Amino acid sequence: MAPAVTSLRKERDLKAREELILDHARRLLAEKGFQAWNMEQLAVAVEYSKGTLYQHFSSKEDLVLAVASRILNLRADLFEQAASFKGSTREQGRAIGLASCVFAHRHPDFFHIEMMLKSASFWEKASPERKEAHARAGARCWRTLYNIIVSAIALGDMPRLPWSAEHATMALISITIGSHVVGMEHNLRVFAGIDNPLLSVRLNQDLVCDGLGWKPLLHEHNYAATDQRIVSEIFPDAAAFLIPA
Amino acid sequence: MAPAVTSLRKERDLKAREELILDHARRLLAEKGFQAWNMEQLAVAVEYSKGTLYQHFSSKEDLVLAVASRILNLRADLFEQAASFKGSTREQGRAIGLASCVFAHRHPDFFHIEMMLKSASFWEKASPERKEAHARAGARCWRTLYNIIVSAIALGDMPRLPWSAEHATMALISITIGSHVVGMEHNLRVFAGIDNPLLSVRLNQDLVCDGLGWKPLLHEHNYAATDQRIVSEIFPDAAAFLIPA
Amino acid sequence: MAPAVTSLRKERDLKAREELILDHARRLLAEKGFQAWNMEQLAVAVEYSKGTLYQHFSSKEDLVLAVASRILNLRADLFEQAASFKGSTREQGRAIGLASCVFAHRHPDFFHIEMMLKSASFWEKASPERKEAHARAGARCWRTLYNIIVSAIALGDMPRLPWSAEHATMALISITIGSHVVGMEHNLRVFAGIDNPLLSVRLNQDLVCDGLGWKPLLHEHNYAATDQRIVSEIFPDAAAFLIPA
Amino acid sequence: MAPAVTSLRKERDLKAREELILDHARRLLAEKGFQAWNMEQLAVAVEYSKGTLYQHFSSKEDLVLAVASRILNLRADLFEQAASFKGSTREQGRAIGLASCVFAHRHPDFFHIEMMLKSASFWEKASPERKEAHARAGARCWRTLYNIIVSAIALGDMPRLPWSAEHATMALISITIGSHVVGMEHNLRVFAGIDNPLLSVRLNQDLVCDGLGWKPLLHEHNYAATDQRIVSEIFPDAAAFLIPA
DNA sequence: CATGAATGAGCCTTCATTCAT
DNA sequence: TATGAATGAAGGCTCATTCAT
Repeated sequence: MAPAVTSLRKERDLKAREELILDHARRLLAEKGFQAWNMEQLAVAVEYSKGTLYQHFSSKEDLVLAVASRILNLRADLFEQAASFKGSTREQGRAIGLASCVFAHRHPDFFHIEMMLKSASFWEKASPERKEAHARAGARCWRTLYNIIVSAIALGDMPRLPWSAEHATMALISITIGSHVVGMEHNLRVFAGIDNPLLSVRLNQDLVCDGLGWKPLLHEHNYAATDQRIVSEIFPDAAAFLIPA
Repeated sequence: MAPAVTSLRKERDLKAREELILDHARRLLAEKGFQAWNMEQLAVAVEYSKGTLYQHFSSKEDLVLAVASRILNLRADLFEQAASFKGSTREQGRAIGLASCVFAHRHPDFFHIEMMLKSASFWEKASPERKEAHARAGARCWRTLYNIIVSAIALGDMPRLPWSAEHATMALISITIGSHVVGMEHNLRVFAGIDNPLLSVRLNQDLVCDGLGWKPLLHEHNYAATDQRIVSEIFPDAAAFLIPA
Repeated sequence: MAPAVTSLRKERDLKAREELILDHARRLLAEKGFQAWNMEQLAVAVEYSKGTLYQHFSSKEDLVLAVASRILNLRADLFEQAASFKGSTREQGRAIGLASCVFAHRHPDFFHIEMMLKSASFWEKASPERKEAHARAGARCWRTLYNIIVSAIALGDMPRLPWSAEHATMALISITIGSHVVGMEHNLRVFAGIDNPLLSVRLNQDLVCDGLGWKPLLHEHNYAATDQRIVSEIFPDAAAFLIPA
Repeated sequence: MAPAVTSLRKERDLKAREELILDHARRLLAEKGFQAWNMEQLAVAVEYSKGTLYQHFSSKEDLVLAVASRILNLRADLFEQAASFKGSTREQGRAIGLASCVFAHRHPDFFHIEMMLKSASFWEKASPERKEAHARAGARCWRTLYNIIVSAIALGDMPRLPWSAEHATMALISITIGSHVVGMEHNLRVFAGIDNPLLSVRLNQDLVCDGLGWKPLLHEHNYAATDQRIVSEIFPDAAAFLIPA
């Protein structure tokens, strides 16, 4: 069935072009925010016409939401890879912590884009499909960490706390996001003398895990060795910045 | 000296008007982000002309930065009030945690505005005075918490950690900001079944304080009683949402 | 090659529209100067949108400079046509004198626009290409007259003067421009009883040519007959105002 | 009569302030044209308030016209001083030529301002008194030169020409203005290798005087000596640039 | 009379979006 | 289907002018 083959290729090409557009849009968002670039510039960058852009995305806002969802899915991908790490539940949690660092390193602009999306005006101009896709991508990240914590409690690695597993999940996500956001602070070096924010992120995650009583605690286990394994097995490309000399 | 009196009143009026403008600008920023409102709308809202707005602020970006600085100073005010609480150092830290909740309750839009400021384009159009003022306001918040942690270490309330007092400060600020940002997540109830994000913020802060080994630990002291004292002595107006039934 | 044909037509249409815009802009400049009209009015006049204007010209200043360059090139065209007149060098000089009258008649507003360009602010906002084009157009006019004067000296029609050929060129251009500028004086009729300034221009040019000793002098030759030939051979359309009854 | 004295002083002060305003406005016009400065800047420069400016001039256009008239009167003053020179009529004409150079040197921006005034929009917003004053100032310049030429013809210094004395006046004014305008050309050095345009002005005036047959002709008299006398008797301050080494 | 804060019409320029080719 | 010229609403900012003090 020749036509089917053709249409498959067409679809594949279309998908590839969409990726190309999203890549460049992400770069522009990271560099300039939302308003300091226009569709013309994006069209030139991807070497397609403005009209073609509008065949993929119904508006500039829709496009930005698509960028955000795509990054969020990449984040979920990293989390899921990390969750597959063979080890104790806390080690798996640690793997997700490292995954969040890999992600922050690859997408330092992500939180910026996410905050953009808090503006009501975005959601008014984005297509319903896009909105739903974004919610799904967000849920994937939560679920991956949540499942590990549920296991940890079931296995007795984490004490049955006076609060829910969902809450513990939120605590870890909060320290992670908070650390990354604070790490973006212009004056961080001035305020706190911190040069490598990614290291701080993991330290902070450790504090929360210890606070949750997640066994083995920081001082009960050689997590540096765990980090070595996680990096070599799951994020070999990221060794350079995850394991500083 | 009649003229002096007149000019004093003028100055006071001017200051009051600036506050009025900043208040409305804050509201617009919270509701619509940066681009979905214009100076005309703000002028109508404050019942002054556009030209008058530009006598106070040199550009829209300058105005937004002024809004951010003003809120940041209010945050520092709350932190400093909290730091004056009479009690153990951890209780003082907790007072600052409550202050951050009072602040988040009063200025739920603050983090949104701060993320806006990460765009380079802002800093290009804002006046130098405004930029410096913003840095100063940020420093006030950090310093207040930092001083308490330094005391805690000096008094033996917090163990001499393998990392610096600055780092501990950053950890607490990170969990606080992260919790507030995650608390703004549209789907939080869906993802984690959490209805009152402000309670989670304090729980998360406790986790980090315990992680830091800040005595007395959560289970060693009745912090509910401490909260009662902090609220009644420092934030009596905020009792309703800080001490839920 | 159909596409080539299409693109040729497109290019032609584009060029035609640019001419249209320049024509109307010239009219507005002549009638109102620089500030008493806006791009909206021009857009309405040419029956295109403002956005389209900005696809041709990068700013209002750029547009004005383009108007000036275009007129200056028309002036150079007339000069070059005049220089091709078969006759003595002084007759060729006279032909250029008539050309300047034809030009002044067609573009009475030109000097006004040129003076506008003396303001520094213009050159800051115009594109470099436009600036260079303007300098080139100016050079064409000078060169045409200069070449004739060089010939006149070489042939012995003009004595070797105590000053340079360039200087003689400047003298003739000065009397020409000066006469046209003075001819625009509102009160010329009141001050000097002069009704037809164009006649005065030529008289003044004759004075300078005689002053330069350019043979044959005014009283040595029947220049009225020369004028007849110049007009019929080169500027037949301009007979009406060049050769008054 | 004390009140009279007071009001006299007041009037004098008022006049002085008007001069101050006109001086600064002239400077701004020369430097920036019409639109690139505003009344606020002028007010700051003269150290009076904007409101005070408007007590002297009914609009910005009115002010500009006043500047032009004042300069034109200064020009007429110079011409009248020159006309008082004791010597032949051609020497008096030459004195006026030098006067025009002194003027151009003192007010290099004058022609720019005059061309500005060709725009209809100016005359619509200027007060009638101001318009009339401007016409009177223009007439003074013409009349001064005209009177000399009438004398020249009456005394036989200039042949009874086939055109009127008014016309001869216009020729001299034209070459003068034309030379100054051409002398302002940015590319003059490039086009004609001319570095000192003021010298060219006088050369050009000589060409026209010779063309008019005004005795004694350039080669019949030592005009360099005349220039020395004119400068020392009438424009001693201007020796530096009128008599180059 | 002097001031300068307040006004608001006006303008250049941008840019998301459309649609004829 | 791809293009990119055309559109025109929108918005930031200016500034001449007024008028209450």
